[in-house]
Amino acid sequence: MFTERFLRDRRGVDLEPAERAMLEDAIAEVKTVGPRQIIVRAGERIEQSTLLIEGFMSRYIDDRRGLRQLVAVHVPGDFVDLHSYPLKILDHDVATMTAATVAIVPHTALDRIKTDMPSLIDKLWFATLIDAAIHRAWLFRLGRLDALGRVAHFLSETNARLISAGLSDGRRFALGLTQNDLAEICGLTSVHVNRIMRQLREERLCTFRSSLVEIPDPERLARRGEFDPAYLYITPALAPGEASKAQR
Amino acid sequence: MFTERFLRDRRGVDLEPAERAMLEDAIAEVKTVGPRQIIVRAGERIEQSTLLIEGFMSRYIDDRRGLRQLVAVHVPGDFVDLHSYPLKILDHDVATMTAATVAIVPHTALDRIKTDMPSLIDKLWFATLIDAAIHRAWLFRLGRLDALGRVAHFLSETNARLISAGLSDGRRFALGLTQNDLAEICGLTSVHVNRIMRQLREERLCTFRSSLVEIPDPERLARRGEFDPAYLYITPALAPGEASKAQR
DNA sequence: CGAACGTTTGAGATGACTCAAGCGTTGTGG
DNA sequence: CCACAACGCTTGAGTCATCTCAAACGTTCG
Repeated sequence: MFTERFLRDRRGVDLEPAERAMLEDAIAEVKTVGPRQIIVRAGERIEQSTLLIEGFMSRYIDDRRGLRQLVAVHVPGDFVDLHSYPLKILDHDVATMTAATVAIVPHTALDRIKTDMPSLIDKLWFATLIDAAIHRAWLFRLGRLDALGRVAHFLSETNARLISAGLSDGRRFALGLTQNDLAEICGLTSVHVNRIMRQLREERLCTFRSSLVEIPDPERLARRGEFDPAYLYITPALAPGEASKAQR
Repeated sequence: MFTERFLRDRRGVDLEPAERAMLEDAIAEVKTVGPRQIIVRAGERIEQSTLLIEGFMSRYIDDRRGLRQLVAVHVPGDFVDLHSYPLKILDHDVATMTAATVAIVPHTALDRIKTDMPSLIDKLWFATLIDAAIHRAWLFRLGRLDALGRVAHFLSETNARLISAGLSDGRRFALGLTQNDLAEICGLTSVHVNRIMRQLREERLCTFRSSLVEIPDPERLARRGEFDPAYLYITPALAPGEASKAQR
């Protein structure tokens, strides 16, 4: 069941069994990809989308001097470039961060879903809008948080998303990113991220060693990063940091 | 024709006359709203969306201390909170910046479109994805540009969008924003925006006095802000800054 | 005329950057 | 099995962009 994590635990839009089966049928191929492989390049016309089954992927925009800004990090269960179905041409690259397993869904298969099971298309639209909501949370992070807050916010968000994917117990999860990746996510330099990681460690907010993130007190980390998980549309009981809203 | 500017000059998805008529029929009410009025609050359940006909609107997220980050600025023709149709609850506020004229489209009317004219729903989905593409350009702006670049990028983007709306001649346009608005857009303080505006003026990149933006050389401003309009999906001939890509 | 609001300027503080070097792991070929 | 290359992490010193705080200066409008 390759699609089992897609839209899992999302408020009001869990997939019906028939919808899940339909989506499963839309998969043309499942394959593994090495780390740091580019899957889609900005400006190319594409006719298929990628559902991430295992591993981490990113979407990013490079500037003129080669500096990179990540605009999304994807966890298992994410329909990484579903938005290329209506758009056809993307404004950014799509790549793996770690080794990954992906399912390829041809756009022609999505056309078939559109006629045969419109309720599923509604949920696909919904999924692209959650993606946009995450973009907005990232805008808040970059525009209004200091370096420590940005990293705290990102790790809190990733923790919340991995919990719904069944890949975090709420305090520990595997995250195969480098400090340079974190820098490209948070709009910082890798040198400064290094100093921030030390500070997070010293303040007992979070550790990150050999691809393992440990968060002793997720609530406190969420507060430091002003993280409120509402925008992820996760079933309420499952979202860490939910309580922080009340504590404002 | 209240919808005349919606998706105008967008690559491959201009509305057919029948679609435009259908959308026009979906409008329940057209009204004027004063400046700085909140239209939707984060977390509220909503049953209608707002199409902006005249004026400027914003979407924003406030932090704990009251600092505000704008996540979108809307120009006439934008379907401001179309994403609330699938989402029902938004993660941010929606407000007018200037006095505005808006058309109210009940979600029940969009339900009717879904069954009667699915091709139009496809284009509405597309519209929400352009919105997301703009979010990504803003992420790049906040994460990788310096203060001058951020303002230059924003003004170049706004110029491009107003050209398709028929509200800029490519070098001059009305923009009823304060320097504090620019600060909340660009993740800066209003004091610093003020110094940046002076620098833009001194370098003859741009002036902004009494709500009028003048850009003597749009190409040069776009280059300084690393602005490439591809993400707006505007019909190629109409996009200023398009040539800057070649000049890299 | 005065209040409200937005703009402008100055001085000083600070968070993040740049450049540079050293350190620790991991994987690989001699 | 060792040596070394590659890569990522860590640290230091100095610089710079942006922020903070504070005050003054237009405009606009009632």
